[in-house]
Amino acid sequence: MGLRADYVTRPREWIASILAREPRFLSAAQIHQGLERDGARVSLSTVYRTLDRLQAKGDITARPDADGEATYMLCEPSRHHHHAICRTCGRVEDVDCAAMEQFAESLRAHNGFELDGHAIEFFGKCGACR
Amino acid sequence: MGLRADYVTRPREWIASILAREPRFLSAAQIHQGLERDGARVSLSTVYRTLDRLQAKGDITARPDADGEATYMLCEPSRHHHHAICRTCGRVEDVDCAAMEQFAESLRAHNGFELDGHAIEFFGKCGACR
DNA sequence: AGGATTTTGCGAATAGTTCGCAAATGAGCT
DNA sequence: AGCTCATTTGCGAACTATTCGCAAAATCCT
Repeated sequence: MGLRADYVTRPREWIASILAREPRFLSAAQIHQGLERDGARVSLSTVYRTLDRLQAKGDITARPDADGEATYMLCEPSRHHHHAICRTCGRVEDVDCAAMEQFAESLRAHNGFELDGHAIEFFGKCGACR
Repeated sequence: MGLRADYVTRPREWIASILAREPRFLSAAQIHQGLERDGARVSLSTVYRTLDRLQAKGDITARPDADGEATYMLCEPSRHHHHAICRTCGRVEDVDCAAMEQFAESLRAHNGFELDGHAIEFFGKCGACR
């Protein structure tokens, strides 16, 4: 009786290679377009399924973009860190947690990133729910 | 020739009153359910249109939830601040920007909020785009 | 190569959101 | 209050992102 196997397939390799070379969050549709540009015919369903799989494995991070569309990037969520996202090209730089306090200076010094905005959300339990 | 008018209608009052009493992000569907519970019959389309209007006026803030569904809360985005969101009930506490450096302590002291996670995104221009 | 199992592609189904248009409502005037 | 006209509403259809079922194709293993 088989423990579920894990086949290596061309669609999976192709999708992984797209993600590996794009340091930005991409939607399933964008990945699909990238595949077509490379001459790799893969169905959109397979793109979605592969992304789900990669996310379950912890290899990629997903987040809804401003319009609510799901986007994905190669990035291990296990190593806790934050993102600096370029408003122009979408390129993502990882930001170390320890840099939080002097983040603006640190960002410019280490990443050449000119900060002009940020979005922060805190999670936990409010007074009423503790 | 008319400058566009701005009617006060019952649907709009009802929707505003739902938002006014809920300190959490609600989806259009949740607002619609709240209206029905109050015995206010309003179409979902009107809920969406009213939310768009309120957002354009700067009265509410919208953000996609984890599943990409749009959610809305009465909150002026013009006064820059952050949010502490209860993982249990969804209640949102506003967090002043100045509190950033000592945010965890400040949160507990001022809001009784036990911090257990956060999501931060920085926006700006990366080295390549400047 | 052969057989068991997984994965893929396709098209249909689903869910959230938007749109067009006729009917209803609100504002302003008399 | 009644009249007129612009705005708003409700409905259902359209659209988009995402998921699902199932037969056909690919992968793995011996």
